[in-house]
Amino acid sequence: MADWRERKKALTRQRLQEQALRLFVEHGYEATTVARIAAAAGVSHMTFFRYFPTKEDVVLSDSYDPLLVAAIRARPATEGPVTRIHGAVRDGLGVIYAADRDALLERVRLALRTPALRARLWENQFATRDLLAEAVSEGAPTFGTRVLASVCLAALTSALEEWVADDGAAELPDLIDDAFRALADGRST
Amino acid sequence: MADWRERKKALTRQRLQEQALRLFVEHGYEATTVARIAAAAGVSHMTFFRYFPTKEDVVLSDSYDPLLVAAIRARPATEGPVTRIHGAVRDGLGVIYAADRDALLERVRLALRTPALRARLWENQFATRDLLAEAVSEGAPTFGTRVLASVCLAALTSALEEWVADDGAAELPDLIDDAFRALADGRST
DNA sequence: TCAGAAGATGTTAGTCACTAACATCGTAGC
DNA sequence: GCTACGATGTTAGTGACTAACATCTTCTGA
Repeated sequence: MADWRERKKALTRQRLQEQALRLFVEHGYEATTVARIAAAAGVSHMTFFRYFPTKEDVVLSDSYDPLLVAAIRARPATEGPVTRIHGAVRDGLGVIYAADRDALLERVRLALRTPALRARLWENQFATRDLLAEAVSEGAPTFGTRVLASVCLAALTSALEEWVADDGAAELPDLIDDAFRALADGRST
Repeated sequence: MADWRERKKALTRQRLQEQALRLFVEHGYEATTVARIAAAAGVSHMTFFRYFPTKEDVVLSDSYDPLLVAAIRARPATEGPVTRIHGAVRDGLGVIYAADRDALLERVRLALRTPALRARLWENQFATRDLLAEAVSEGAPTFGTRVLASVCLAALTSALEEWVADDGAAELPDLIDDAFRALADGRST
């Protein structure tokens, strides 16, 4: 049974992530050392780094990217790139949003308010953008497609910022629609 | 004469920056320690940190932001936000480009190819975006304005990436125009 | 069933970015 | 010349992250 190993590893990973999130929210990101997270999860600090390459990854290792790509592929190719990405983002995030609104808000808030995490988040967008560009273009993405993918992610990020700015008072899907509407309306301005 | 002091400080700062850039290009960013940069500039490693708060800042402490804001203000307010930002970016960067093309290419290449620097660059865009949003909107910027400012910066960044991707073969101002054209053409597609 | 392979974890000792406290030393003004 | 000040150096830390090696558990094959 290699399953036993896998399950135990998954549990350790989850425990590390939970304790990290808890301590970050409780004492702040910078004030929480990796050693302390590891201790709270009952492992040594070396084990932490075997599960997460950096302290940042314990917050940012989501895997929404494949979900997004799938959501794009599910949309009719007759739509333009922006519309497709808009729809995919709204639907894809909508699922997570409906299931886990509070957890999502907490994580996004932490990520957007901690400089070190915010920097890494942007860095991640780099990779996400390439995936999006490839997903909306059959074959090799052009410069124009990459620009549009970047631009859509910028709009999405603005929506997320707005969401945490007033502490989740508004509905995220609405903000996403607002952001893409602003993008479309700004066309000839 | 407090001038003497100021001049000496400016020289030290410049020497640190020059040596840092040289060593980064020569041996890579990660492989170059702050201590080594300081030694090359003839100061102790503590002095380095008195001039630059982090190792990243020695590369990224440009001050193009005020220049950009001024360029926006110089444009007629009758233009829409995107057009204004586009023009300002092209003109503002055009000046630096004409004066120092090679140095700019080297710095942008280093910044976009080093993960740590790339992350910080994105983080800087955060601040730039707020300045842009404020500059194009008389008074408090709206959500829509912030979205457009983000989006313009995303387009600009794509142009810079494309520029370094083929090692500066194309002309940066042309790429910027291309990026904004892609933005305008694809916005509602 | 038992010996050893394989994989996960702990321990220890390091490197490097960055900080704080204090000493030093040259210059500036009296 | 004496003193106050500003820039610099020194030293001793902290904390993220790495590498080398020991240990312990689980799985495998005779």
